[in-house]
Order: sequence, then C-alpha cells, then structure tokens
Amino acid sequence: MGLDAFFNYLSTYVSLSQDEKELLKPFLQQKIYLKGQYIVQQGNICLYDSFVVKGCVRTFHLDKQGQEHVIRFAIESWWAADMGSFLKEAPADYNVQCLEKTEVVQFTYPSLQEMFGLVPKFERFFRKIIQNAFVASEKRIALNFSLDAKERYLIFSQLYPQLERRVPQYMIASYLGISKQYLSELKSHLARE
Amino acid sequence: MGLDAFFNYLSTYVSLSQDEKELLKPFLQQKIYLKGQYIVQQGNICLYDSFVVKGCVRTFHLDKQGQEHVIRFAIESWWAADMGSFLKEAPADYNVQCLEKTEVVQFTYPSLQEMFGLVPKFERFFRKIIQNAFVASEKRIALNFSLDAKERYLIFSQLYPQLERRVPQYMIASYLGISKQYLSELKSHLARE
DNA sequence: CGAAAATTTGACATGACTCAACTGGAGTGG
DNA sequence: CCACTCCAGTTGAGTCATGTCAAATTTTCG
Repeated sequence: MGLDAFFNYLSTYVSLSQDEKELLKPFLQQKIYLKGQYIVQQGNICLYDSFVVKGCVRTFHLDKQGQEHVIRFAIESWWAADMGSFLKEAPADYNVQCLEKTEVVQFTYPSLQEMFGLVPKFERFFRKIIQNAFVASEKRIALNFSLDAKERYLIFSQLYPQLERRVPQYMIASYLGISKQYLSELKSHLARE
Repeated sequence: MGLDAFFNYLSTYVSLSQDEKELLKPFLQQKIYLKGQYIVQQGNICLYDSFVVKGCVRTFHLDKQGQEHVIRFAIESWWAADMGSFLKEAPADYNVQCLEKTEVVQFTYPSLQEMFGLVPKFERFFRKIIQNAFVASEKRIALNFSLDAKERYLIFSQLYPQLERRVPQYMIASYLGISKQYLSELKSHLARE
C-alpha cells in the first residue's frame, strides 16, 4: 500500500516508532491521478507536497510565449510540488502534471506544520530531503553551464535510463534546455558512432 | 559585532531566548578573510557553513578545461559554502573565494549537529534557509532555460544592482552562463538604446 | 484502420563563442 | 612623476552550436 512505501522511504532518513507513525497518519492522504492530470496548475496555490509511490510526473513552466520548460521529473520515491508555492502558500510558477497514472502520498502545508510539531523527527526528515534537493539543484546549474547539449544528454541518459524510456523525447529535450529537433539530431548522430 | 548580525538574521526566522543564544555561541566562530582568500577549495572537504556578515564572496567551479564557472555570489546576510560537501563531509566540487575582505560567522558540520540537538529551533531555522535556497535555485534553472542572455542580464542587474557594482564583469558573465566578450557586447548594445 | 501525437530530416537563420588585437585604468618601482 | 606592467574590458572577424520553420515519416492509441 502507498503508506507503506512512504514510511519505508522515511525510515531511510530517520527511524520512527509505531506510535510516531500513527501520529502522522491522519495527515497523510493517498490519491491516484490519471495520465495527463494536473496535481498543480500554474497560477493556483500548490496545496500539496506529493511523494510519488507509483507513476511519473513532470514539473514545467509555461512562459509568456506559450513555450513549455520542463524543470524536472519525478518517479517512484521522488517528490513533486512547486515548493515555492507550497511553502509560501503563493501562486505557483509551475505546473505539475502526471505522465502516467500516478499514485501519491501527499499532505497540505498546515498538515506539514502539525506533523513538525507532533513528531520532531519528521521535521528532521523534511530538512534532509530538502537539503538533498537543494544540492542536486545546484549541481544541475553547474552541469548546465559547463557542458554542451550532447554531454548533458549523455549524462542524463546514463543517470536516468528509466526516465528516458518512460518520458516523451520532446520533454527530455526541454529538460535539457534544447529544442526537440536538435535532440533528435544529436541522437541520430550518436547512434551512427 | 558579527554575532549580533547573525542573531539578528536568525531572529527573522525563529525567536530565541537569551539562554538559547548562549547555548549556540560556543559553536559559532567569527573569522575574517582577506581579498582573494579561499574559504573552500575544490577537492577539499568544505568544513564550514559561513554566514557573511560583511564582504563579498563567489562560489565557482573549475572544469577540466580549466574554465571557471561562477555558481553564485554571497554578500551581507547571505551564505557561502559548498553545501553538498559540507553536509556529506565529501570533497568539494566548488571553490568559495572572497572578492573583498570578508567577515563571516561560521560553524562546522559536527557543531551544526550539536546545535540541532541543543536548540531544536535552530534546526527549524536551518530548514527554512535551505528551503529558501532550494526555491531560489530552482527558479534560477527556470529563468536560465526560458530567457536568452540579454534578458538574463537585465534581470540580474535589476535584481542585484549592488552585486553588479562590486563584482568584476567577467564573473557576472560567467554567472549568467555567457562569455565575457558577449556580455560586453550586450551591454554596449543596451547602452546605445 | 485512421487520426493525432511524436519524431525525424533538411534548409536556413542567428545567438553566442573563440581568438586576437586593442584600450584604458590601477598599481608599482625606478 | 613617468614608464611599465597587469588586469579588466572592448571591439571585430570568423565560426560553430543550436534554434526556427516546414515538410515528411513513424509511432501511438482510440
């Protein structure tokens, strides 16, 4: 069941007693989204932080010219949300959309605050996952600036082979910051070697 | 004094009693670095997380071709560290160098753990600043992908006019992900309008 | 099977890079 | 106080990586 996956993930960061788990349960919601559904829509407040139990989602931004920019993906055991919007309860800059039928465990911002108060170790857990996310995000900035498109693609495909199989190529191009045509060209070029 | 600035900043996130402040003090070190000095060197472990009381530093990565890539700057009330290295006590990917004589308040990773244990509110404070850093980092990724070099420069100069005055232009170019020559060209182009 | 979505391919355009030469301070030392 | 050097910034020529537009092809899926 979804909650098991969640507590299992949680236990890799902090160890909770059964009592502590019971304290958290009332604040954790399970939900299933269908392919194509939006968990968050740009302009609305992001009400949930969602842990992906099963499925695949993308976070993307729609700019003034109507172009999509994929910020990141999330699959099993990753998180999906517009963190800025969720934490400040302000309008979201990003859309979060399911690319497959997706099962999540999620909680609201008020619930998060409650859980922090009831189970201090949960705040520690949350701090740690945010720390990891921040470090990963900075690393991505560094990579994007020091590598060209071909190298970025190669690293991506080595790092996330699962994603490459599950996600349409044009979204990967967007994630890498290049046009879908150019990614196609790069791939055929690489294949010919 | 430096510690006052630090506690003052801290109090914008959580309110501490005098006793709590006294508990933290033994773990907080004040230090002054001269212009050009390195707080962290790529390949070494980043021993400190440093809060900038006064001064200016840059974080940058040196790639295999010997090229510098500025990841970010920090001035008064910002933080400087290679977070990934600091938190995992692993070799740093980045250099952190002072661009001016710089006064910091800093602490080690073991001290941070101690402080979390002694003053739970300090862990909350730390979580909040990491949250902010993460949100800012993701926003930067989004901006970099949806804007061209000229727009990125304009936003930078509007957002951080202080930085533009204090930091050599070629470092700003690097931060923006463009060559120093091209930034120069953009600026003269903009001036002519 | 047919329609829509995704990918590929090619021609052409351009943003941004490299290299190299030049300009203009800001020290520094004779 | 001048000459010299060093570093940052500018400018220009030529080039390359990557983008755009449009059409053709392939895949997906109802």
